[in-house]
Amino acid sequence: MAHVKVADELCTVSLPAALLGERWTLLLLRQAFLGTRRFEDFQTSMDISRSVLTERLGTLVEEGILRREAYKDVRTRYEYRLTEKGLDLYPVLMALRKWGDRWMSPAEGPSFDLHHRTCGGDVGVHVSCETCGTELSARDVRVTPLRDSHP
Amino acid sequence: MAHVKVADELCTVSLPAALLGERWTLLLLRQAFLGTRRFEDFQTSMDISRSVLTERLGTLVEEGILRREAYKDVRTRYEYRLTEKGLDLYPVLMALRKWGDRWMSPAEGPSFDLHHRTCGGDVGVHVSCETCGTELSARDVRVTPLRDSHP
DNA sequence: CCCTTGGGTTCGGATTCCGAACCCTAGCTG
DNA sequence: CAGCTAGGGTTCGGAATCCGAACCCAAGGG
Repeated sequence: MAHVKVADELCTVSLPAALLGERWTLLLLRQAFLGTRRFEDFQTSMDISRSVLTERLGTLVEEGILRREAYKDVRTRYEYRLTEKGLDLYPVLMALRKWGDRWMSPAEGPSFDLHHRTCGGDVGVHVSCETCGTELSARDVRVTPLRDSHP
Repeated sequence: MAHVKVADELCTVSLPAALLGERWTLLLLRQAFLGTRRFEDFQTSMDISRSVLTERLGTLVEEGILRREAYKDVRTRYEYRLTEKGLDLYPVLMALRKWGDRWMSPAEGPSFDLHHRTCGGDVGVHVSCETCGTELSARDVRVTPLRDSHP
């Protein structure tokens, strides 16, 4: 009867969820993975208000997901680039995209394609067992609470 | 110089991102995957306000991610259960968790463990090439825009 | 000198969020 | 049968966010 109850503050799903489950953050990351780096480009490609963009970029930099870096164009400009921590979010975005492709695809299909650069194959995302290699769905996984929550 | 620009409205990342990048939605799904089904249980386990919970559950039902179902306890009650579409979000949540484990883990470690039910192995999430099987990072993937955006 | 460009900041109004209080229905309790 | 409780909500007003538009600033360029 009692369901598994886990501390919001400590769960390693809820912490990132709180960060990514903020308006614009996922879209910002999508743009970043597509190669957008400059304030102006984020702004025009996403149609986000400048003030909110400033704020979101700021929190992503604080969180160490983006890095703000000066570079010389014709004069000093700034870029926002994914850090290692940011790049490591790739599976999340890919999983999201795969789900979107399957369940929310507009009639015309996805708006861009992804392929393995060297062999041209499709990109897949899989949840699998590290030991036996079987592909896993939610039902194949046992959840073991380690600590107790909201005491 | 020009970065890849994609229509927000049509991209299969941004559509789900708009849905999941809404406060509480990811946390709600986490709870759902942990087995929470009842309004009351969602409310107490996440400490969300009842009105917002009503609304979020509503949109997830509208989107076909949850299904509202009557069942008999001692009288008629309702449960919110993941549909197939909802269950298919598992890789997203797992990817999120893996990232959280690596980058935002509290000192005490994650608050619950996941293991393959039959063999006990760890759960992994991998982005890989469907053709050659190589594990892929963002840099190994070529993006090809198919349609043009914001015309 | 004035204009443009990138990268912001400020400001007021419009939305959303949230907590607390309230509602309704069935059983159960006395 | 009066009242209490539990589940599952709805309503409401204040607080926090969001957003668009306007403004700021530095450095080239014409």
